[in-house]
Parts: sequence; structure tokens; C-alpha cells
Amino acid sequence: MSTGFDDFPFFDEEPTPRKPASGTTPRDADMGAPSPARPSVFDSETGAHSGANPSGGSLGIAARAIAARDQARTPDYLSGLNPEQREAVETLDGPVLVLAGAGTGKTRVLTTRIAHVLATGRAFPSQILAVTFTNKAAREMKERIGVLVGGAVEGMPWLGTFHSIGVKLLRRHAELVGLSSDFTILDTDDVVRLIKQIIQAEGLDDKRWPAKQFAAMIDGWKNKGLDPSQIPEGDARAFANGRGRELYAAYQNRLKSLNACDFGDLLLHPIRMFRANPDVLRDYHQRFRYILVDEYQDTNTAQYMWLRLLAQRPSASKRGTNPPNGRQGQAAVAPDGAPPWSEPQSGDSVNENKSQQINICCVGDDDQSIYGWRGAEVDNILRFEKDFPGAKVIKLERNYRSTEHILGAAGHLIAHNEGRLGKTLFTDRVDPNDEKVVVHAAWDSEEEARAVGEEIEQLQRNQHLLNDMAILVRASFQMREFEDRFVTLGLNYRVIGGPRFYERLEIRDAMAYFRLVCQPADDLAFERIVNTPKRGLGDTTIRNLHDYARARDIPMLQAASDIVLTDELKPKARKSLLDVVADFTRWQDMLDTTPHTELAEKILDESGYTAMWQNDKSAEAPGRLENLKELIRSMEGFDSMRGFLEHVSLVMDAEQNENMDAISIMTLHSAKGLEFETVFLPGWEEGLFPHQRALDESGRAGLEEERRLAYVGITRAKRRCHLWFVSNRRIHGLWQSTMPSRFLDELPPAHVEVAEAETSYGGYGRGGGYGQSRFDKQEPFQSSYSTPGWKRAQANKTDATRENWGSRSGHSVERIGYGESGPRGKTIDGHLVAKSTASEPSKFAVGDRVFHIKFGNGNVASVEGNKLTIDFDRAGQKRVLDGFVERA
DNA sequence: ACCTTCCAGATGATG
DNA sequence: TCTGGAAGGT
Repeated sequence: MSTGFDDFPFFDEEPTPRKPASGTTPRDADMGAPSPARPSVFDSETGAHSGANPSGGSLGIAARAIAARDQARTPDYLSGLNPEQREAVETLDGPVLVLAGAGTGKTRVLTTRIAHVLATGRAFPSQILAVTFTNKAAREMKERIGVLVGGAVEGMPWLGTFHSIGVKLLRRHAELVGLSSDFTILDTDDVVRLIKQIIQAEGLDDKRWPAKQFAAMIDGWKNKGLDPSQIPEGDARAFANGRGRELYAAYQNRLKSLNACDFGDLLLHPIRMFRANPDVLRDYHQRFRYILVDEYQDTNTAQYMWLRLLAQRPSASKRGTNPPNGRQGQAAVAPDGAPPWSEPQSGDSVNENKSQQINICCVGDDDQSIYGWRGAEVDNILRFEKDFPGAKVIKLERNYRSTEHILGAAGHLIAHNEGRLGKTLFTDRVDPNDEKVVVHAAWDSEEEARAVGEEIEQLQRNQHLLNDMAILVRASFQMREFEDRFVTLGLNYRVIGGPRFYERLEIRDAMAYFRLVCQPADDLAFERIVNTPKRGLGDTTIRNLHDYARARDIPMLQAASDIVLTDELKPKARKSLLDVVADFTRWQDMLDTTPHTELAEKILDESGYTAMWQNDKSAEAPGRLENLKELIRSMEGFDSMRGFLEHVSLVMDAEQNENMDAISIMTLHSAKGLEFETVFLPGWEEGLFPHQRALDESGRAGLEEERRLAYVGITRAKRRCHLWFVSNRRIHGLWQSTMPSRFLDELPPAHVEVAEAETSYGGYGRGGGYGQSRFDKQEPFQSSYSTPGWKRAQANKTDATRENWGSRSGHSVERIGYGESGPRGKTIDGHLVAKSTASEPSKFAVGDRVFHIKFGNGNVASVEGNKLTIDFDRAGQKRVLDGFVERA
């Protein structure tokens, strides 16, 4: 077997299956801790853990689990779960779908379930596959499992995002899909540039057929798991005079010759690889005993296929009874045809594993599916029981986050959706003092921002922290007005979302240098920096070079080093290019001999890139230099340049400054998974929310997704939830009069109150259809919020809420994840963020126990500013930035 | 290589 | 209405 599993010590020594015959109470022998004869991550790790064990004693988790069971007691980690959560944790056999409503302890269930699998000795850490969508979720999960099982989490190499696990699979088996294992991962920007080249090379007008649009199409196809040959005819015809399919194929070829993958390939290549190599797939079937999937409602078709392949061991009977492509009729699956479910079924390769099933557990909430536009198929979760026959579905409906009013409002709203699995959240913690959800009206968006600002200040005066408040908008253009207002008021705020650190120009340039050094075939990187800084290598030279490379089918860097030996170029260009080639050759030679941070600095200095920004007189230049320093600093946490590159392409996040008290401004989408004491939801108007385009493009499905988004918004609030709508909003520069959102009318009166204007105008707006469902009514509708009374109140309110603000000192703004081009006209830049975080004392102290996503747990050995030296339990001593570690 | 002018696009945003 | 990007001119 050539699958290269050597680094997984336990692969060849799987625990014997411990599935109890009855499926209920395990027999003693089955529950035993890993036998002493077997080398066990668990045994070696439990020692570390037991020190922290409040119940004392030196027993490992598994041993304690047994003891607990023997005494008919509950292991620590299970106590405190409610009955449903506990069922979700303890139902280990067979497929399980956990429908976890907002705030019902989803992550807790997932992490405890993993701990339970480990503690009962059912699998080793390396035999658990746990996938999330975001790095953040993966990180949180790792951290929380760490709390439960101590260092054993270090042994979980297969906990990560779909993409990071895809990379891992692909690095091992790259040759099976025609790549070499040092392939490059292209981000969206690279992809667009590459496609543009292809479009131009095909002699097409790149204005008429924008690369960006085609990139989006390809992405859509890949989300559905479609190869060029499988895309629907209509789609293929829709681009470039019917040449869509051809271009897609050309793009894939180009990727292959670049030894590169886009994000979609990180899923699709493993799928192809598994299909074409059943023996490899079988190895993974044996490895992954437990599969856990977070946010299952967000999976797209490709992810679904990927999971199916891994989760469904082929049954001894060929096709039919329990088909691996287990869908009843393909129409239900891929409406646009070309369902790629045709896994090669080698019926003969199967029998030996009858007894071992793979236990998949998907956790999600159909009511929070808000990424349909990104390819997510809610249907995956709705169909779970059909896909996985015998699946157990467990609903978590006990909410630990919000007041009854908030839950009542959200629940009533979401009940207007059809096609849900149906959950009703409830809470025990009922307090007569709880505020109802409040609906406010404003005249226009400016007044909306002003009034929200006043409410915030009022809360502040009552000792509420800004950190506990958030403004969640439907579209990012809404943020501007709030930002403007907060700058005026001197209210600290942070904007979350948007372009990220590594998407900044200077970071991408620097990364291109590093990429080219590590991966000489990376033509995109080459073209990006060959004339940056300016070296007199203009369009003509590049074109020459390009042709030369294409004609010989060699990478451009190679072509460059060849062509300088000829006299095809003008002397000036030739000299220049010669220098570039010499530089890269030298850097490549140093790759294995020079510490990578040192080399990185050398590259940036010797290439003249640093000098380029030093000589730049523009306002952003100092910030860019600062960012470059930050980049180098962040490399310290990695042991090689390659490792770092991979991290950046998949994982790197902007760090955030939690020390500052600031209100968060973000979109509803980026708020998913977060919670705040107080939530402001502005812009509840028809056309904006629900967004017109969602309605136009996806009709009822679009409306339902918008409604789910509203549901997500409301359920972010723990105690206070304030909804706003305005009568006038500027859209594309034009003032438009707007109608209150239909969602407002779908809220239950019992849990909602209408904010009165300061001068009481009582009585308006409440009658009529307020709170009634207009569910079946067709457009156009008349909202009860657009009565004359409301309008009067709004006009009135403008005066009633006149300013009483003063400017404040110490105002501070943070833009998390925004580069130099955040929403327009800001006086904020990345510089400010980098500076403020760098100058602040580290929040860590010597001796602190910390967690690093790559190196795991460790103790802080020394602190210098924001640089920490950490003794990692497994990885030894490293220097890392404090932003990369979290308190363990 | 740089500056000006023109024009399309303007929902959401993970890897 | 505004803006980022690109074409086009100098």
C-alpha cells in the first residue's frame, strides 16, 4: 500500500471494533481502555490531562469513563448536558443528524461527542474526521476539545475545514490526479488573472466576457461537482459564444500545467482520486471510524459527494439496496442534470469490512442556511434521513442564549418558511423584566444611524459595554452611515469582514516572491512580480517571454533563464531579466540552508521590493511596510517557508484587538455563530431586506433564505433586539422611498413592541394586519408600518431626538479584516490596526498555558511585546506572535 | 510611466 | 451617486 500513512502510528494498529452487539449498553470488554499492548495516544496523553482533573486521581479519561459507568455515574464531561444533548453525544452508532437551533449548544455537543468517542476507546484521535467550514470554527473546536481531553486533541490531524483536509489528502495523493505534491493553491485573485489570460489567448474580448464572471461560473460548477464534460449544455452556451465548456477545460489544463489548484479543486480532486482508486478510498474507510460535520446545512453538492464517499463504505451487495449514490432518482439531486454520482463500484473489494461501519454525525440547522447563493444546498440537510437510512435525528431546541421574546419573535417569523424540518426554540429562563423585540421607524438612513447612536449612548450610560452590542446589516453599504455617525460621536467601533490581511497588495506581492522561490513553476507569481518593482520589463518583454514559454511548454521562470542566453531580447531587458533570474536562483539555493524568516527578509530587500515602498511618498506606504514586517513576524510561527505559504493560502486571519471596548458592525452573514447582549438590525425594508435581487433571482427560495437571514439576525441577540426601518433610502445614489419589510409584519405582537416617538402619538401602526401572517398574499402588499400614523411619528421623531452628543476623546476604530480599501472614504487604514496591536502589551504572561493552531498546547516561556516564546508540548520551543495563540 | 477620463457596476463572502 | 478599474493620451 503506497498511501504514505507512516506518520500515523496508529493506522496499522486499529483498535478492535468496539461496537456493542446490542447497540445500547456496551459490555465491559468492549468498553475497555486501549489495551496496554497497544501504543496509544490516549495513554500517553491522559497523564497530562489528569493533572488538571478536578476530581483528582491519576486515571485517564477512558479509565475514569469506565469507573464512572461501573458506578452508574455520569462522566464529568457528560454531566451538565441536557437530555437531548446527551443523546446526541451518546448515540455513537449509525448516522446521526443533530438539528441544533441557534444557541442550543451545538459546538458543545460536537466537541463532547468527540471527547466521548475518545474516552470510550472507540477510536483514536487520528481516526476521527471532523470537518467545519471556517478556520475559526475549526480552531474553536480544537480548543474546546483540548479542554475536554487535554493533549489528545494534538492527535487529531483530521480536524479542519473541508479545504484544509482536502489539501492534506491531495498532498499525499497528488500524483493520482496528475499533480505533484508541492502544488500551489491559487486564490480568487490568481484565478481571475489566469482566466483573463485564457480568455485573451482564445482571442476573445475580455471586456465582453469578463474573467470575473467566468470565474464565478466555474466556481458554481465546481460547487456542484461538475467537470467540464459534465456541465449542462445551457451553461456551456451561456459564455463566450458557446465556448464555456472549452474554456473551462482550457482552464483546468492550465492549472495542471501550473501544478496548481483552485479552492474548488481541493474538494474535487480528492473526489476524483477516490473514485478512480477504490483501494485508496478503502484505506480511508478503515481509518475514519467517526465522521463529524459542522454546519451541515451549508454543504454544497461537492462537499456532499466528498462526505458520501468517505462515509459510505460500499455494501457487499452491488448497487441497489443501500446505494452509495443513495438518492432516489437523480432529478432530486442535481436538477440541472449531469449528476456525477457514478462511483466505480467494485463489488469484490468489500466484504472484509462488514462489521465496521462508519459513523457519521452531521450537525446543522436548516433555519440558518444562508449560503444558497454560494452553492450550499439546504436540501442536503432536509434529505438526510433518506440519504442515510436508519439515521437518528435529534433536535436541540432548548435555547441558552436569548429571552423568550427574542425566541418568540424569531420562531414566529421563521414559521413562515415552508420546507423546514421544524424546530421551536424555547427557554426556561423567563423574566418579566425582559424587553420585547422593539421595532423602530426612522425617516431616512441618516436618522436611523443617529437614533441607533443615541440608543447606544443610552446603554453606555447604563453601564453596558460596547463589546456587548452589534449592528447587523443586510448589505455592506449600510455600514457607512453608521461609521460616519460613530466617528462624529466618538464611539469606538470595529468593522468585521471584508478583504483580509493577505489580500492586501503588498502582502500578495511579497507572497508571490516567496511562492516563486518555493515553486518555480508558479507563472502567476512570476508575472505578478517580474516587473514589481519596476525593472523595465514591460508588456513587450513579458509577451515575448510568455510566447517563448508556451512554445516550449516550460514555466516562465525557466523560460526567462533560457531566453537571457539568446539575443531575443533587447539588451536592457535582457540584463534586467538576467538579474531577476540570478536572484531567484540564489534564493532557491538558500531555501534549505537559511532560516526562512531571514530568507524572506533577504528576498524582499534584495529584490528592491522594500525599497520600492520606502521610496513611495504616498500615505499608505508606511502602513504597507508595517504590514510587510508583520508578515515576516508571522512567519516565525512556522518551521518552513512552504508551511507558511500553505497557512496563508488557507488559514490566515486578521488578528483582532479584544482589549478595546467597541461596538461591532458587520453583515448578517458574518454574524452567524456570534451572539451579543444587544443587537441592532437596521434596514428592514422591502428591496433591501428581503433583498430585491434575492427575490428576482431565486423567487420563493430566495425569500425564504432572506427570512432565514432575518432569523439568524434576531437570534444573535441575548437580551435586546432592535429592528429598524426607514421610509427613504439612497440606493445607487438615488433617494427612494421604501416600504417596511414584510418580515416586520410576520413578527408576533405578543413579543414585539413598537417604539413610540418621544412625543406620544399612540395608537398608530398597531391595528390592521400587524402581526398577522400575510404569508399567502400576493404582492403588492400594504404593510401596517406604512400607515400615515407611522409617517407622522417618523417626522416627529426627527425633532424629538435631536442631538445631545459631544465629542469624546480616545475614539478608536478598528477594521478587522479590512485592507486599504474598506468601504469608501474612511480615514482608516490597515496601518492603524497593525500599529495599535503591535504597540500594546501582550495579554499573555510567562507561564500561561496557550494553544496554537499548528503547534498545539504549550507554556509561555517569555514575552517581548507581542512576541512570545513558547515551549510547546509537542513542537518544542518556538517564537510566535501572540495573535496566533489563544489561551488554552 | 504616469495622469486623466470614461464607464460599468453597485448583496451576501469561506476556502 | 459614487467608485474602482481600465483605456487612452501625453
